Amino acid sequence: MDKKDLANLLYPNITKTIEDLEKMYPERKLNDKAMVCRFAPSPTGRMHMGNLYASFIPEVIAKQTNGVFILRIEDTDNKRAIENGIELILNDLEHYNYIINEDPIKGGAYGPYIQTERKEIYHTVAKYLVSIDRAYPCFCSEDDLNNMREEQEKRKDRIGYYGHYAKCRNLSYDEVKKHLENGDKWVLRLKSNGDFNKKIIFKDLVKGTIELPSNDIDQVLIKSDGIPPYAFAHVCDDHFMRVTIVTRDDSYISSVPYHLEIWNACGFKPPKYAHLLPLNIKDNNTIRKISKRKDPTAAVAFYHERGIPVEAIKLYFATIMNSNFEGWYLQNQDKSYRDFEFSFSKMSKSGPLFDLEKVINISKNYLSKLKAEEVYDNALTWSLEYDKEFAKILQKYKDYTIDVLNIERNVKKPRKDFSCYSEIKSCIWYMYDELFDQQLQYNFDNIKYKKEIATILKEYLENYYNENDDKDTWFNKMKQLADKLGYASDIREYKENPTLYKGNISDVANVIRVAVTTSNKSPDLYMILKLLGRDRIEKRFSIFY
RNA sequence: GGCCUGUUGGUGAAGUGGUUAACACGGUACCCUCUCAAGGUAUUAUUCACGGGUUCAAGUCCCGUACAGGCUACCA
Repeated sequence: MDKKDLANLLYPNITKTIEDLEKMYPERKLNDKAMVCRFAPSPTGRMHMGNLYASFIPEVIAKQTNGVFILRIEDTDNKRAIENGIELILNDLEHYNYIINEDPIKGGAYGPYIQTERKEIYHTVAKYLVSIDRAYPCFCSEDDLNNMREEQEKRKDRIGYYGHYAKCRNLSYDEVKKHLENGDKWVLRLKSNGDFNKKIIFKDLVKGTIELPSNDIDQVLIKSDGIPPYAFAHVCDDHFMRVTIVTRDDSYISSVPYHLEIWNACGFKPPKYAHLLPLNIKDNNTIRKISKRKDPTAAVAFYHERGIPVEAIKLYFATIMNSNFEGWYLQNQDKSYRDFEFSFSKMSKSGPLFDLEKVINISKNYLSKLKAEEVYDNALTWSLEYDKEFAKILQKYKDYTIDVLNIERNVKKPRKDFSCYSEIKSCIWYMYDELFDQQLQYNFDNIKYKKEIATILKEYLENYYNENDDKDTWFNKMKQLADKLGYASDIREYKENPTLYKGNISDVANVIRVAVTTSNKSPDLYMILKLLGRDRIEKRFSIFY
């Protein structure tokens, strides 16, 4: 029997040939080192840190090799797809400034980029496989397959459609024709020629050399709805998109022999595989893969709301992707993570644990090194979405706010007060009258002589305060004030003879600090006073007279 | 059941046969300081899941056990 007739019987409407596809999607003209990578999520909802990390890796590799980064939507399982799934994914990727060269919206020369729109391609390859006798139609029903499975379990055989269990393997042309005329449902299966007892060896970019039993199962290439399951779609797509490195979840590793058999059957050159360990999360002392449903704190939205800088998240990803990144970055603080040479072989072979504490640490360091203007811009962007009241204030007092954010910033060891944009307000709110007047709860817990508060404030304002003093002068005056009121101006001396004094200069400074900020913790008091100016200081002091 | 993979401190981890097991986060103590944040110094695994073996020498190689994860679908 000529298999070409069978191919035509099964796919009468497919007129293109595999050669046509090769011409339509030619090899990319890139230099040898350039890698074509892709992120291929299912449109099942918003991203979480796990798939954000999974997309970071191919993006970084593509960019660093001057290659191509593709977003492809794997929606072949229509039961799980949600309506605006593509937009949600694209929005999150764009929010993180991923550089995407080809995607479903933007398009590209190797599209379509949505699997359900690539049916013709899959059918063309499928028809080819039938014509060379590497695929065949199977009319087994669900019941047939269940019975088969039960029998295999009873006999303790391996489960699957293979060997003599593959009943439809050798149906004649006429038998097939009869089934089709009956309107029987069918799937297309691979005609495997593998031997389970033989091993195949392949090299994974992350895990190294792996040895697995060959595939001998006639797996499904095209489902009865005409859409391929993952494996076949992956081969067709990654071949005709000319992907050179397939990054995907580690769980696919045991089906590599099957995938390689398809690649070979099609006559395609397989890509390099990099199987990535999923990001884990710790939950009640158990470690498990991040789950969209169970881990709201892993959702990308959670980090948006908190205003964790996207750069900090990416620095964190870089840190867990290659452990030698962190040391490099410490030495090259002025450079971008893009300048670091990432490699798959440096990736962890056991799943990394998502560590929020570390993210916060990275974020604090990152924010402390940012220019005040940048902090201002980003904080404003964040506030416009999540705190409109604060956004108004930021807009009203732009230059002033930048001055406030600049306190102890452009120095060798800048402050690290906040780890995200949502924390800024709680660090500087008292610098704005609108917010200060709303909430007057003073914390005098550490003040020694509460009766003297008014005295200290009055004395300071009347006899020591001068708006134009520089920092040294200001501090000397603080010392004088302390001396005059019976507090030690030298802390060391106070520690030696605590009984001789009411307290020390820090007690005096703190009275002023609390009066002006309500808190006994603040950045440099001199700068705060300077930025507030005489009128506002007077007003805030006057509450205590 | 079968087949893979992994298991190093409170945490993330480096380590591919050879002196006292990097580094970072976190913790603790002290120092500095007008408070805080930072910073500085010190400290934080006699030991690499467990049991055997190979070797002059093992976290590193081999075997077994335990635990964890994955695959074994017309899910990805």
